[in-house]
Amino acid sequence: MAVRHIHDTKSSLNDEHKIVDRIYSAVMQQALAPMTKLSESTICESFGVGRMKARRALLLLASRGIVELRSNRGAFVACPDQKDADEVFEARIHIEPSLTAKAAESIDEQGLETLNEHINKEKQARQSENRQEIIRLSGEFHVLVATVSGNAFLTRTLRELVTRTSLIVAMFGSGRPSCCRDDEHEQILEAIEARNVKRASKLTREHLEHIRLDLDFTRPHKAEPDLVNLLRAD
Amino acid sequence: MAVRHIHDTKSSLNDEHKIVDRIYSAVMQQALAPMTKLSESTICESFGVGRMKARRALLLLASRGIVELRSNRGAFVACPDQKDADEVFEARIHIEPSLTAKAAESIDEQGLETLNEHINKEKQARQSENRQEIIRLSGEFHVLVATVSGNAFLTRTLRELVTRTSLIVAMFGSGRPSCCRDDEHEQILEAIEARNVKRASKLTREHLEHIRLDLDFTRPHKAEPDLVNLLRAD
DNA sequence: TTGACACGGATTGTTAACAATCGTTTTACT
DNA sequence: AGTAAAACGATTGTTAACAATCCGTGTCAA
Repeated sequence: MAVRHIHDTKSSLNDEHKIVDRIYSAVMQQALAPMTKLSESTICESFGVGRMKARRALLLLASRGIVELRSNRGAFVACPDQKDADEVFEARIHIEPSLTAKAAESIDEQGLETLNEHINKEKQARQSENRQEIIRLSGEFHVLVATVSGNAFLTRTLRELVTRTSLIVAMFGSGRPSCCRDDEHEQILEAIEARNVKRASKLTREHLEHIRLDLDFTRPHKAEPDLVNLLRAD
Repeated sequence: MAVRHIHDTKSSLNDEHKIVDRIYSAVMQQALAPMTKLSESTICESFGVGRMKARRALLLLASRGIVELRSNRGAFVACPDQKDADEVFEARIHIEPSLTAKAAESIDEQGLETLNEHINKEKQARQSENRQEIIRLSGEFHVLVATVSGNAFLTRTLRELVTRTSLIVAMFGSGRPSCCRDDEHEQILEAIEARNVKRASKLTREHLEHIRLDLDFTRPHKAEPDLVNLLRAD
């Protein structure tokens, strides 16, 4: 279970995981907007798989709250409402500060290296104003903190929460440029490097609250789908 | 997304969820031991569904780490190893104390009522020495604390963690009677009722550590594959 | 013009047949 | 007898055809 299927080189499980990962990434970097329809045929053609695997992938995505399956209508990228947003942020504020704290306690040199490299990538992306890359990396930082903790369960959980956060931001983001003032990530990393557990935890909580405060639930939700063919597998 | 399928009275989604829920429950109360094979035909007959739904349910269970799918071999109830156990307990210790703390802060009368009723059920089951019921209720208490918090995401997460804990206990439980000294649940509830956030959180952490300490990773694991094969000598 | 109704195309849901794989048993050979 | 190869049975994986449902369109009548 821990190491799942090392020798499954062409197995169906990996196929489905690839599809799921790809769609996760697309959602995380807001290349797939809420409400976008993901028809079975689209998935089949994009990834060169049969209908069965496409449907299984969509089922997995639905079980993770990334897409919504409607009977006889198909799969759509999920449209979180305010209640969903509250849930996601509450969960993140429950989980992430203590995760960052743990990282500050027990991270090793290699972990620090990984996070530093990531921060550099973020800076680079921000300089070149590559919006999608900025968004993707910004979310991935949080997943990476879980990854370096070495806990696969928490990593998966964070991945789901971060991806759903992307959808929430796509729905309710105020769009103000302040949205991504991500020197906060750098400060968090500094606190981790300084082994300052309290500060790492506190900065993480504040960071999450900043993201939440940038949401605007009063305005009509942006939810209109642009037809997307960005999924083509290679 | 929030309101998911109000009118799906006989939909396939509900069918699969029913199967998944049933197997979750069976695992949680240790009616399904690790390594148990869950063949498609078994599921089909047990639940009166077609092979498709059975396979989809198994896929969902696999994505939650409750069963393991092996290529061309079928689905088996998962056999967590020590690393899995560490992950699960680490995750629980990250999540549950702060959840209980939040409950102590913000639980309402109805929530307290729910928890009190549950504690009574636990007492009753312990008096009548109904082992499966004791185990089931004991795990369910933790899920219930998440439920009364009103956060569906955390509830699902806890449900998964608790179920996997059941598998871990089935694999590595020392079997000593001390295993289920569940006045601890009662104490936690008392702390919640007293709005004693610190104490509720601390008791929860200690409770989880007690469960963990009752594990024994040195002995040969029950349901070890080799053992099983040896047993069928006759 | 507008509304209701019915039809047609497209998409999803289901079933059943087929293919591939694994474990076991049988068989053949030393 | 013992070992190894081959055939069998059972189970899973995949595909394709079929059924059911939904959505848009067109027609007709008020």
